[in-house]
Amino acid sequence: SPTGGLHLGGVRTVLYNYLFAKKHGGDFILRIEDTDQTRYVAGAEEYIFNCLKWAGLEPDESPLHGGEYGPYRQSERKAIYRQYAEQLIKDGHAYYAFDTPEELEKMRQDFRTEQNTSPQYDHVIRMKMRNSLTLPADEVKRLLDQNTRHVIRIKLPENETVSFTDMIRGEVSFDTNVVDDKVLLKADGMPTYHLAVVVDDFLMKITHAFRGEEWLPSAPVHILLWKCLFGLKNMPQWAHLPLILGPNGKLSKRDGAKYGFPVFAMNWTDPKNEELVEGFKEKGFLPEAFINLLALLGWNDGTEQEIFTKEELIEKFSVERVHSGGAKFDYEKAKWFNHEWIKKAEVSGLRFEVKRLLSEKNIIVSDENLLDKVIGLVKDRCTLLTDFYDQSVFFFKTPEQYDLGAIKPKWNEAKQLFFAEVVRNFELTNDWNAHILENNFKEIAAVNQIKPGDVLLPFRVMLVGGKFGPGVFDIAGVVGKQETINRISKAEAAFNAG
RNA sequence: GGCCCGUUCGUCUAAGGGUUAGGACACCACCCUUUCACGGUGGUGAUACGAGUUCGAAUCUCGUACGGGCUACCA
Repeated sequence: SPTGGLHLGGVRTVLYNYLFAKKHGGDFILRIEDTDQTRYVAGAEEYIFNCLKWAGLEPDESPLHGGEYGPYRQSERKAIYRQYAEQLIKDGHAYYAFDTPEELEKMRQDFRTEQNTSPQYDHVIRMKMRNSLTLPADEVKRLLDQNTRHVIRIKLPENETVSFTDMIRGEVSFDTNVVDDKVLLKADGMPTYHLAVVVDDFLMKITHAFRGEEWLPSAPVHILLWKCLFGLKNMPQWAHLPLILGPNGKLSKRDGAKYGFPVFAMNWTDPKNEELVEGFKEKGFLPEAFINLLALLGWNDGTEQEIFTKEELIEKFSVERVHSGGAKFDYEKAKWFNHEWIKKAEVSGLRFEVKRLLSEKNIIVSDENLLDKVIGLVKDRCTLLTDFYDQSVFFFKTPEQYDLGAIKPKWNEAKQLFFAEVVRNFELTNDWNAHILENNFKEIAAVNQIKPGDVLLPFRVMLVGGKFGPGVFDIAGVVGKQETINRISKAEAAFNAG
């Protein structure tokens, strides 16, 4: 539905659908439900498609790249839905309703009681409204001939139990008396989701349908429609997925920014208020991690394995093992998944993204070899891709500021002399590599009767600016002879100052 | 209000009648260590409540409580 960003629940629904389809050799279709023109957002189709592409869940058929069951945009299928709706009326399963919005509102007021706080257009109420069941036939014909605004509603049978087997929750049943006569075709000629989903599923030969649990209450309408239109054969198997919850209840798209973590797959700008909400991609998540964490939110394979590649997920996924209760989204765990995937990633797989992230901060890396070395050294300490900047900026830029608090209290003449000697030694070192530097450094310390531990921290701060990062000699090795010497001199000046 | 779905550590979950109720995230401690991480070891911590069935219940049944969803010419 192109009415907003593609959020966690949406991607997970698609993911489970995708995994199931791929596992059983089926195709998987992206349909666009743009039946409500007032909510339709231009550009959302491309947005959704791009999100799925990023996540590696590209559909086999979609409005954007075709397929044999198109069109896939419901606004382009209006005539089809009208035809099925008329068929239902002919067979006595639906009727025309001419009630205006005001009349409906009045009905809701008039029939409101303490027992029934929101009266529905049901088998009792429909006989008190203006529709083709209550109006004389010639009056109905006259209204239709005059193009009076009307909708088509399903006529729900009385005293029946509709039951079906959900792939996740098993047998679910509903009493038709408590389900209302849902609108199938709106006054503007567009279908509602109820009609569209049934007709599209049939025409597109859908075998298995995955959707959120919020659709469960309207499942009986869809079952009934399918039965009336196509008989009970070939009805898709339904899987109603549990909801993904936020910190205090439902995970809402609106509050996306307030949670302190993304809710959309990719950056989404709400056209209504132009507010940009950051997505998982831009936050620094790897698509592999995103897929992995979503898959495990409500499903597991019964073993203790938690890290799965997409291929493993396809092989091991089973709807029966999907949990039926809602799951609260835990951002800390989500970050853990991403960290695991970054650690697991090949340097070559990270190269492009890291290079892009650095260039956004005006660090242009032309030496791919150097970049690879840096990525290899720091990737274990990055939870999000965006952490690569802080973790590696000092490889490319001389520190501007130092964590003086960690140095100054213990900074003395002995250490100054020590570093002066280190500089002299480094200047004479031709084979510049981490091992040799470390040996030389420790030898000088021994000669000067200084514990290596006492000068390693200052050396680190000289090179990095702070108390973090990979091994100091690895850093010196990568940064190079001249730069290392420069950094020592520059930092000493700062340490001595004040 | 009505209908539907759900309920195991704080969070995600395992255990399809018999386990000291397992794992992961987070948290804490220790080890490793030149920093920060990684890694390793250990720890705190849960079957919502009440009945019933059974030799035996987290597991089956019923009730209660709590949570969520739906109750639009939205999806």
